[in-house]
Amino acid sequence: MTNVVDIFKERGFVEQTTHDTELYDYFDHETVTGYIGFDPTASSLHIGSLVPIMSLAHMQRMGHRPIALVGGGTGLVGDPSGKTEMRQLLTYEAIEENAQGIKTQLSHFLDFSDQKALLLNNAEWLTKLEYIPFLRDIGRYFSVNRMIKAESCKMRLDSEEGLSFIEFNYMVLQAYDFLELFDRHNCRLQMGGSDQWGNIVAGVELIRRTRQQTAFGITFPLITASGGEKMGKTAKGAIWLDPRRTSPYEYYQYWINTDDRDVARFLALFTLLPMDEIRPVEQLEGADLNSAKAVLAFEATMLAHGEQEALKAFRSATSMFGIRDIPEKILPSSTIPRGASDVDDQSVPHTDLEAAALKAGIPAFKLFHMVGLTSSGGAARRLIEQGGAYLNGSRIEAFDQLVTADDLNDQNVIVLRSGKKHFHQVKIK
RNA sequence: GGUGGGGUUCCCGAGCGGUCAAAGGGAACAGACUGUAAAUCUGUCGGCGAAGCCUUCGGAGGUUCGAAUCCUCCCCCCACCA
Repeated sequence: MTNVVDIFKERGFVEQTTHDTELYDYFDHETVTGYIGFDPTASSLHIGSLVPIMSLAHMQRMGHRPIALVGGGTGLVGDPSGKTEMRQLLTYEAIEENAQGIKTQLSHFLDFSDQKALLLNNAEWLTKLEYIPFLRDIGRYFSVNRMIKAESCKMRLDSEEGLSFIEFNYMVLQAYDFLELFDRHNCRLQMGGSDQWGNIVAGVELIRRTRQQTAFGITFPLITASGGEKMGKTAKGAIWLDPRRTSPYEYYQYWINTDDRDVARFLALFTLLPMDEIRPVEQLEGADLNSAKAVLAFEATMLAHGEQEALKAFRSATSMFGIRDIPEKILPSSTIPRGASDVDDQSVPHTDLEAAALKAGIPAFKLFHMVGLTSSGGAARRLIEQGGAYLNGSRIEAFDQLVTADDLNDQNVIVLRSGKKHFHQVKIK
């Protein structure tokens, strides 16, 4: 089984494809160049972009050439697909800056050396377009009747907000991107989220009409967690790939909190572990299933932040939540530490405090707020009053209980905890 | 440009002169139960060392003892008409 289409299918990447059998042949007989567009709407990608990223990684592993296209040009327009409201228009500078951040992150997943993968920015060609020539050369191939019927437009046409003309053009521009990549790099495949179907098909058709050539499209299913709605959303917002926005520790914690029902599916989507090993995970229960979650968290963290950070996150989890012995038989290909392993709390969130401040003593609720474990002093009071606040493992009884230097443990650290899983360390400068 | 309907706390959405820090739902957080899971039940859910006070209902003024609620102007959104 080496055909990428098979890999995609068995790992759950495929929602829809344009030409099933031809696509299969294409991957069988040629080195495929395929692309995915990434919106530069923020300076970092988040977990929501992981499926596209992983698909490119798989392509590359199988010897094909992925193109990550940063939408520096289309970002200036704003894609209405799947959006209930119009996106805020970004400035040119902001988009350029965001594109840089995205590039850095993608390079963790893809090898851009020797043109083995390409990172392009469609601003390169889109911003140079001239209106009248574009309308004559490209616009003539688009039927407004069809565009209006596209699901991506429909939603907005039916909504209160409506659809602005600039957004209506988005599909045409994305189709043009595909054509441009076809011409420049012989790129015949575009992938994207299921909301991109209309845009992708538009490109496939544009290539057929203007170049009499076949191009392909694959869409990914929208990945939802079994419990909640969208993936990657937490109280604090999105889970980012940028370690400055979401630390590797938090990133690891996000994955380890995966719903039982999602573990096998997420292993297939978000790690590179072999499917033969992932399939048995479906049968696991209890402690073994939790071990599988640890592997998922470890592997996912490793992909995004490297092995060192993954190890630190793993060891920190061990030091806070207790030793977890990962059986050899579970996901054996993973490099996660098994058996007795080091404990290291370095990457647990921490705050440095002046020795003097602690000498005087700090009321517990103030400390919780100060350290960011609660969003306000009042919230900290409530937390403590409800019995959800812990100091070095024991429940704090009074909201104004003084935390002092006496509470430092033998490592000169005070461990605060909110609820079951939010730890924070206070250290002395 | 005309007419009508809107903008409420993280989100949806009630409220239409005092009893409103603002119903209800969702999200979120905590407790119990567990496995750093799910489901369920309970509690909490603007800020303040908590008494009371302060800041919030698109923005700015005004009426009133008292305004999310009434008036004026402005901004934004939507629908229909032009």
